[in-house]
Amino acid sequence: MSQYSDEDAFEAAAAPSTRAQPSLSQRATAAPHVDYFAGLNPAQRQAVETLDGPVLMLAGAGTGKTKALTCRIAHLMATGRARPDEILAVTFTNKAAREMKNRISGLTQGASEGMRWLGTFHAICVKLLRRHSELVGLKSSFTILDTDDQMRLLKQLLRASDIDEKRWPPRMLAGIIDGWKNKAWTPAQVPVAESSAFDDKGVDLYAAYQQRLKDLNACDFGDLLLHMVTIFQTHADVLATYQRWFKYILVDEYQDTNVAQYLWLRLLAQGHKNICCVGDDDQSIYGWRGAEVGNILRFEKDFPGAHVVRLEQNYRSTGHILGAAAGVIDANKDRLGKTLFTDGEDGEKVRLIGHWDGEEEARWIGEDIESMQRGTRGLDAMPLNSMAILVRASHQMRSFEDRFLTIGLPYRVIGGPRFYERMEIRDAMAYFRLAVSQDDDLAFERIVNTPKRGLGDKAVQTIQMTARSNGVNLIEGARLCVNGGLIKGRGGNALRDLVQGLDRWHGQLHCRSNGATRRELLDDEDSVIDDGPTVEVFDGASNVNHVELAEVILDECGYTAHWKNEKTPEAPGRLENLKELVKALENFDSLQGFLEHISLIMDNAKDEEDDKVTIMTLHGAKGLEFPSVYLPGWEDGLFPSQRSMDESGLKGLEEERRLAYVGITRAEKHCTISFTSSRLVYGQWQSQMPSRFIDELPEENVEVLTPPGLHGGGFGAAGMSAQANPASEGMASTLHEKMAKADVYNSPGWRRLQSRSQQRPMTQPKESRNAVIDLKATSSFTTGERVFHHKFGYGEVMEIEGDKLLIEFDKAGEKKVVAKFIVSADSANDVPF
DNA sequence: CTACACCAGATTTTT
DNA sequence: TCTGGTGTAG
Repeated sequence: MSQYSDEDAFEAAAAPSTRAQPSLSQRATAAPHVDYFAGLNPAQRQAVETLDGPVLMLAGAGTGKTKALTCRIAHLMATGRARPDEILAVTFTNKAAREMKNRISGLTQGASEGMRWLGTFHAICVKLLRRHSELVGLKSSFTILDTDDQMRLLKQLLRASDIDEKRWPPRMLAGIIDGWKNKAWTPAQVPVAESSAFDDKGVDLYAAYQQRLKDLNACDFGDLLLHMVTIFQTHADVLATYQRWFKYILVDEYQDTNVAQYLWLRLLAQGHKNICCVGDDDQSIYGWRGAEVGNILRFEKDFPGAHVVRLEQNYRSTGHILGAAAGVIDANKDRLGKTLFTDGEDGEKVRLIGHWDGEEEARWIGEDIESMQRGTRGLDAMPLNSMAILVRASHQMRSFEDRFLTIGLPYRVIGGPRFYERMEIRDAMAYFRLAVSQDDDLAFERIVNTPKRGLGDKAVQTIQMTARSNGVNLIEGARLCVNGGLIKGRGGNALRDLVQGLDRWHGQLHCRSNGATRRELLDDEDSVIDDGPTVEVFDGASNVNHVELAEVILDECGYTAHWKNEKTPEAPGRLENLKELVKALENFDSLQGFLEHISLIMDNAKDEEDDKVTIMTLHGAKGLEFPSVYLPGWEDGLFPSQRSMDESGLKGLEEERRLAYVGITRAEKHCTISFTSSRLVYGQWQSQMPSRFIDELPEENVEVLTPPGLHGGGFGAAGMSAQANPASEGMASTLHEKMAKADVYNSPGWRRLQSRSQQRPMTQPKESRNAVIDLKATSSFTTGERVFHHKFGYGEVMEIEGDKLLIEFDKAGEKKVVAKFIVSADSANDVPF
């Protein structure tokens, strides 16, 4: 594709939106200070109005940077500086991109629809790369590998090179290669200093891997950026096109950019230098995956004369919360230094409490959440939606899930495996990929024996050998094997059926497309369609249902049946997911279109409307805010994580500290930090020391709920005092001092705890409080009945106690669970599909 | 080729 | 403790 046609395509694409433009600029001329300026403080306003030249917006937590950013975009459009599609706006997450789009839409009466270049780095790069892929030796129909495929490929390479997989695990190689890609190094560009990586074979393996990807017409996540940077660096004409096209560039979360992203941005901005980067060095928490805080620090060097705007007025948190956060982050060196302030109230102090163990911590938080929800403590009742538990590592979530399940407190876990990363989704997608392109060998490898068809390693190897020696794809190879009698018997029959099925689905798909070639389809999509739900590409023909075809494929290949027959606890959920996948297909007009976008946009945007407590990692919480935030697990080794400190020393510690800062600044009104003295790690009890970050919390902003000497307090403080506390010996002296100084016995918190612990002494069995018998809610289950629980799996009802059921789970053991979380085992299998 | 049993390593964080 | 990978028996 020549540069010329590029421009044509761009002009063509731009045409529709020019129509909308005059009305916008009229509005701007008629009323210079359009409504969206209202409510901006001077700094924000400066950030919005300084349109030309480089701008660095240093925006502290909760200072309204998204507001400034979206207003700036609206302003660009309203003043006619750029059409919506001439603005490049980059975010890190799809969620952020969505939110920005919505907010701009609100400001501009829908003009954001034309913003075709608002998205994540990766999403935008895919779009660009589909256009120019031939410049790096790929067809524009290239597939994007998920980590699973990537790992399988690397394993093959390692096996071929005769490397001990024990000593040199594929994961490690993947990490190294990823790191190089983040630095924008092609195999040839990896510096000599790195040549010892992975037993001296790293670079060679990297080269081999890239070659293999090219053969497969595929690329991984890192390649999306790497390839684009390479293209920009080696094809001045292409770069120039885009430099001209993107009149204004905006970057969110700039502190999280890695070198490749930085180069990409710098190349694009080089011409006009109309680039506005928004970031907060104090919130840089992705150093471990290649983010360079240095990018934000060197901005002014790269773009001399850059306007630097600081947003320091915080609109989110109370004074005490800001004070606590500031105390922690102050311990970091090398900050650009911002001082957040608020006009609001001091509010409630940050609460600090120690517990005996994780179970008690979860119990305490659960009860506190319930009381907040009821509105005790003389405070207004708060919905569960307004509360969040933010943990360092996802395995910490479990104790909360267990506890909340037991007491019937609705919660929602954010994070975990992404939807499209789940096994069943990837399996299904592999079938779809093969229907679209028979050349997708990785997909074939994935599903030859899924569901089980009696085709083991030997059969697969035979197919691979045959394919290779005949220079054909694996499907052809399999066909040859069957016809040539190389694979016989049960497996041979199954393989023949599979190949026939694949042919059939392939044929059905391509006649559905009304004769349109893949090429035409791509061109259409690229120039007209942005992403997601969209216009029909083909007149009339398209809705003859790729959705139906997808269902047919999953049925005919036996995959649906496979999960229906499977009696494991996860099976119903997997069927459910497959149903969701098929439903998601409805939003696209072809399987191709779906596959091209899916790996990038299929995140779990789930039930936000239900009133539930949110449980998520600190990383996942960046950019969010909650009226009430719980920060459990503040113990040295867990938070700050030992691993970060071992691997990255002081830098690692500082990043952990920024994580703590991010955590605290998520809170609007209430923030509760807790730690335990013993914790179960890898099934072993470990005594814990309170996090060093706790010592950095300024005393005046903290209310200590744990009495001195009773580290491991909470409800059972009195009962616990007799027990030896392994951690108290080594507990940081400052913490001791703090606790001694705090007049805890007169604090509202302590009195509250006292009165509550009297109501429910620790000596009682922990379930006592929950054994409230509610006759009205008596469940419809009978003892001995087989039941299913979405987390614990299948089990048998042992006892019924009001709406609580004691269940002996096959896998999870005996648990007491609220009836509403339970379904009968029969109905669990009845998932319609 | 599957099914089961045993052992080792893992537990940050994710586009 | 849990998972995933390898090895062995049927």
